[in-house]
This record gives sequence, C-alpha cells and structure tokens, in this order.
Amino acid sequence: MPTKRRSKGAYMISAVAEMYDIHPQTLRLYEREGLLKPSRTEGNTRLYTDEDLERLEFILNLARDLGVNISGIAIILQMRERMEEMNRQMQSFVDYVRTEMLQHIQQGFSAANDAAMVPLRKAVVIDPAPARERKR
Amino acid sequence: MPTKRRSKGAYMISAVAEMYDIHPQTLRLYEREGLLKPSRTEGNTRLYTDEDLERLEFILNLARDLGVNISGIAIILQMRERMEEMNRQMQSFVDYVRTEMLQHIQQGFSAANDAAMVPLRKAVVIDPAPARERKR
DNA sequence: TTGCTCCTCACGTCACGTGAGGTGGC
DNA sequence: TTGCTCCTCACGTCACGTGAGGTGGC
Repeated sequence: MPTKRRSKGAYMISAVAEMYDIHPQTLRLYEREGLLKPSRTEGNTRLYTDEDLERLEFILNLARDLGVNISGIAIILQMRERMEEMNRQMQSFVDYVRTEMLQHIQQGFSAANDAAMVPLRKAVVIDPAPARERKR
Repeated sequence: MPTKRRSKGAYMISAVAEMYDIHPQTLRLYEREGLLKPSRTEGNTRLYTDEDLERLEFILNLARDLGVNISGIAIILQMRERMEEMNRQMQSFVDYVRTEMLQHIQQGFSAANDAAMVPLRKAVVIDPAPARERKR
C-alpha cells in the first residue's frame, strides 16, 4: 500500500501539493532555491515533515499573499529565526532574573549569593563597561 | 545659486541619484511603493535627509546585492524596526535589573524595596501564569 | 533661458510559476 | 502495468528599472 503519506507527519510531494494547492514543480523550485529542505527516502523521494509544512505555510504566506520573491523570503526566514532566538534569550534572562530575585528575597543576601550575580552579566552581552580590574 | 544640496543633509533627487548611481525614476518608484518618504519643499520638490539616505542604502543593499523585490524590502524594513525595538527593550530591561540589583545589594531588602519588584514583571509581558487571586 | 523638478506612459528584462517530456523505482 | 517519483527545458506573465515626453517653478 504505497500511500502518499508515510509515517506520522511525513508527506510525499503530491500530497503536499494537493494540501496547499501548489504545483509540485514549485515545491521543487523552493527546495532548489534553499527555502525548504525536505528529507529523502532511500529511493530519493522527498518527504515533508510537519515542520517542513509549517515552514512552507510561512513561505506561501509571504509569496502568495504578500508578493515577496524568493530572495526576500530567504532573508525573512533568517530574520525570523534570529528574532525567535532573541525571544528565547530574553525569556531565559527574565526567568533567570525572576528566580534569582526570588531566591534573594527568600534567603537574604550573603557573600555566597552575591557570587551568583556574575552570570547575570554574562548571560547577555550588553555590558558596555570594561571588565573591572581585580586585585589578587 | 540653486544648488542640488539644501541645508545640512537635505538633498534633491538628482544629487541622490548621482551619489548612489541610481535612476531618479527609481527613487520616485521607491517612494510610490512606500519604501522611502522624503519630505518636500513648498514647491513640491523632494528633499532627502541623511536619515532617508541611510534608509536608502539599506534598501539598495537589499535590492541590488540581494535581489529582494519591493514587497520583501517593505517587510524586512518593518522587521528591522521591530528588532531594533526589541533590542531597546532588552537593553532598558537589563539596565533596570542592574540598577535594581545594585540598589538592593547596597541597601538590603525591606518591605518597601520589595514593592519595586512589581514593574519588573510589567516591563516585559512574558509572565504566562494567570494573575493570582488577591484576597482583600 | 537654463537646468532642474514634477508627472504619466511604455518598453525590455528577468524571476516565478507552470507545463511538457522523458526516466525510474515501488 | 499503474501512478507515483525524479529531472531538465521552455514558455507566459508580471514586477522592476529605465527611458521618453510634456509640464512648471526657482
């Protein structure tokens, strides 16, 4: 039973083409241009995962609805990833600060706790001041 | 002496065209498409400020070197502004935390100081937990 | 007047999407 | 065999850039 769908969330090209009303050649074009990178079977047939489809939806939104060309889509995809990375960093920084604050509120400050403040500056590389001289 | 350059950092279209080796019509096209918004003289002549030129350089980099079309450039410009805004927020948050921490380290905690922790959560809208019920 | 500005219209080129045609494996 | 897959080549359409042509103000 060679169906269009393989294991959970892996689709062959014609299935994807039908789902999104897109020409199979266009899907191949997007891959050739580096927008999509579906895996392949041993027989060299493209397999689109759910992750590929999410990316494809993003691409189609840009291409169809917004009229962005392939070069633009490639850059926007990069920027999106950078923004997601920034959000993750921001989130983890906020989480870190929150737990750190809580800890200090609960335990009060001590010399040992103050040392824990150091990674706070390292977590985000923003400190414009030069590293302080440390006497030994 | 009607020169191509007006006051500091205000250029007429032919001056800009020459500086960047770009057709005046292309500059008008970019404006019509919403990428650039130069001001105008009373006589309706376009005036490009240094800020406009910085934006133009960014646009030309995308259009010429990277082959992005106008729709894509418009979106990338938006994303750039959003990223700059994120960076500013991140920066001010880090600054806020740093001074707040310093203050606590120097003064120690007190009930009054704990109240200062509240805006820390409001500064960044990330808290996924629902607002806690508050007994009165 | 000169040299700029404004505008609209039109054309050449190229990218994108799509179709045809021929191949091969499950 | 059937219906898919792979690939390359080619064409139609449209966006972008540029040029022409005619206007008007400093």
